[in-house]
Amino acid sequence: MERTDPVPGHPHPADPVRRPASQAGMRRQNLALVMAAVADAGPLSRAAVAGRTGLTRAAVSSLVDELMTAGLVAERGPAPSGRVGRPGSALGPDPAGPAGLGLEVGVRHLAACLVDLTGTVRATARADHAPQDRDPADVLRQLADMAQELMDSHPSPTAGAALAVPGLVTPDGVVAHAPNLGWRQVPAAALLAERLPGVPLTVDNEANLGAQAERWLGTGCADAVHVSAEAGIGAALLVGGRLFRGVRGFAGELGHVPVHPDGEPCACGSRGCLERYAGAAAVVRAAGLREPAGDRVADLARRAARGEEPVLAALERAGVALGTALAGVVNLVDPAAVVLGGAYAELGDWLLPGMRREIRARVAVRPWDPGALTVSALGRRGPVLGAAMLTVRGVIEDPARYASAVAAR
Amino acid sequence: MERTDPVPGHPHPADPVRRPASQAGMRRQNLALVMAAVADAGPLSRAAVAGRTGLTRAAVSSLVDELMTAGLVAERGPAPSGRVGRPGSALGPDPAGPAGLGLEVGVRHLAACLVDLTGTVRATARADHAPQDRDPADVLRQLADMAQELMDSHPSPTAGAALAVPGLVTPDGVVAHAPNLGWRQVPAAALLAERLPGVPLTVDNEANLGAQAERWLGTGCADAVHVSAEAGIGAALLVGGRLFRGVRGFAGELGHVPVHPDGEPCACGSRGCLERYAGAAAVVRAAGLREPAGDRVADLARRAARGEEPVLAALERAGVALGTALAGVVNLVDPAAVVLGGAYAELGDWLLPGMRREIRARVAVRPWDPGALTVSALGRRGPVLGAAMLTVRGVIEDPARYASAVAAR
DNA sequence: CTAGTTTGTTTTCCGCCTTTACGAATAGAG
DNA sequence: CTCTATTCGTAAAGGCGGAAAACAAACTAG
Repeated sequence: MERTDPVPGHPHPADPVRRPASQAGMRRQNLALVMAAVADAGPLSRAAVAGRTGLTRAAVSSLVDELMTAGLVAERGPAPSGRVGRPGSALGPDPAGPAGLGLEVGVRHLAACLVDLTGTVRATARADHAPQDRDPADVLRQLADMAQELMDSHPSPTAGAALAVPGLVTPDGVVAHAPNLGWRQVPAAALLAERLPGVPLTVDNEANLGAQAERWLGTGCADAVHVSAEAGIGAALLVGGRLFRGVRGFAGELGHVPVHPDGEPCACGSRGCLERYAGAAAVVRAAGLREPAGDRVADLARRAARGEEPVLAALERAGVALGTALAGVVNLVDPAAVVLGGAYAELGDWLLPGMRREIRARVAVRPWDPGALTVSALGRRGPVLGAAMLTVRGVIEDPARYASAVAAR
Repeated sequence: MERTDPVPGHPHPADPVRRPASQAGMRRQNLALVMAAVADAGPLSRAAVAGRTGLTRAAVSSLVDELMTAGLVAERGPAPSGRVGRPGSALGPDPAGPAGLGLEVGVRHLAACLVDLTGTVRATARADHAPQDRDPADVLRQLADMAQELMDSHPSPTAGAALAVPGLVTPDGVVAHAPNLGWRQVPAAALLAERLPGVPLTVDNEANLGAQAERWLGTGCADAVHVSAEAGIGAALLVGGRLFRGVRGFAGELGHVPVHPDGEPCACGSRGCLERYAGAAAVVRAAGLREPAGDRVADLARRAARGEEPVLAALERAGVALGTALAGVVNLVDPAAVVLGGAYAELGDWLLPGMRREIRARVAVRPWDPGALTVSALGRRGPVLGAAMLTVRGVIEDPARYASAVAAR
């Protein structure tokens, strides 16, 4: 068997450096180091950056100069430290610097938002829609128009955009299959790029982006399993702060992990898959309800809050099934946190007890902190925010690339 | 939740560079680049190394000089290429360079071996023993004596040693628990280091080392799940060529992944864990046999080869259980290969069919190549070889560290 | 034997970080 | 208020490492 090459566009998680180290690369890396320090550790003087990164003050000065002329870092005037000595001038990510555009095609809505380098949401837009009745190209046209309006109303440049979609996306930005949208083989990246010229565009699964949002704006945990249900059930794996996609990009398919090997048949042809017990459709069915006209999860939450017995029982059962599957996951990847995200976060009150019980019982051989299982702080807004943050983090983690891209124009 | 720091001694799989890039680091990295090219791509001229790595010929010359004076690379005389032009002189890892020492405490044997920089096994030693009846310190003394003899009979220096143990090992080299040896809290690293002065020592789980041996000497696959059963059932996860250990180093605990949530009670307090269906002890019991005096797995293989019906049925059942658990793993981490290693490799003929069937049925939503499930080529020798290769690869992947360690003496 | 080609080394140059030194700006002591 | 100690940012010199270009060496082809 040959050495497995990473999927293009989806860099391998533990990509070893296989190219020569040059001074250019050294500079690039140190620019990133300084940029990350300034962005992550709040306002910092040059001397503080030097202390934190291990670089000398002289080197930091030079690097900061370059970042300032690139419009990525801004001086916020002198910062009275209270201590003896000349005060340093506080540096921070430039709020007028490049922003990231987040886009989302949801099952019942479109959303867009702009996030600046400081991680602040600067503008949002939202629209309801019913994608099943419309041509995908038409939907994306509308979304592009919303985005254009946002960008027009915002002074700073847009460094890039990302689109969150509830479905399987290939590395080249084609939505292979999004059952809840009724999309198949939709070249979303190409269609959007047409109407958003000059803006680098990425398309990814909504769960993946939601998981990264959680890391960047939520708990900040770098090694987590982010469970996102509703359509399929996906588990985005965060390893050392990076998304783990597997060799072909199919990692995290939790929906068809077997929980009752001889149980109910699943649409996939097998039996007893998690989806049959914890998927939104399965829960609705188990609760004896008809498919609601509106939002399935919201409907379940409403009924559960009202105390409807069959709904409570169905959610309990779903929680236990989720817990069983997640026990396997925890045994296998030993994460620091397990987060219930996406729409299912709203059902946390009823799902978590069963999940916690199961995981605790089945991870007995290793220490397991029940507090490691939590509900997403971002919930449904995770994917759009993550999409916007994706380009923001891209700029922060490789400012040289952004600077040279700007210089090329 | 704070950013999770990696366990000391067990580096985080996706460790981002958090320190400044310096010219020293640059040199270090390029030395490693050249060393890896020379070691992995066979005999290569300087010009070929330059072409392969992207460095200039001049830079390669300088780097190779340094590696040669460090005794890591050797010239093998002119290599007539047959093509026009001056022939290059072939470079290879120096066979007289530092060797790696592999050590193993097995359930019924001790083993040691020396592997040189080319990956060739230069010497081996083996002894039977019954660890249950002996003091761990005594066992390790004997092993150290075997190792010393090996090193004395071998001219080249030993760069380091690694010990493979069938149990849970903490990052500081303490065997926390090895049920099959009857060991608990044995400070193996300290005990061995006492008798092997001057040799850097690592201790790790046998399955982890076996999995890496498979990558370095076997299939070469960089993204694999290496299943190793017998005592507990462990799955070593290889991600991008690196071992994935999880946040606290507990990743890969396959034995307690639930396969029949309401099934037979397990020693861990839960129910239906994989170990209850596919562990060697469970198979022996299911086959209606008594615990054999000798090797459990070898006994099963013998009986299965003879066609004993109950044994065949028990193995079939174990294969199905393994397949169910691995289907979950494949769905979750999307590996390029699944390898059945360790002692269980000898049962492959009877386990694989059931495993293959289950995985195929339960990974239906994604493409899955049945050929990706294989039996280890190294089998029981994997752990020792992996242990020896660990230091060899350490030297190849960071030759500067070895060179400076030698210079310090 | 000559022309052409490839290899390995030497030389020059450039970029980047470090070291060292210096002016600037503050707090605290007298 | 002045002086000193301290810290910050910058500037100049130095060292190191790779890139580019040039050159000698060794081989094939005619």
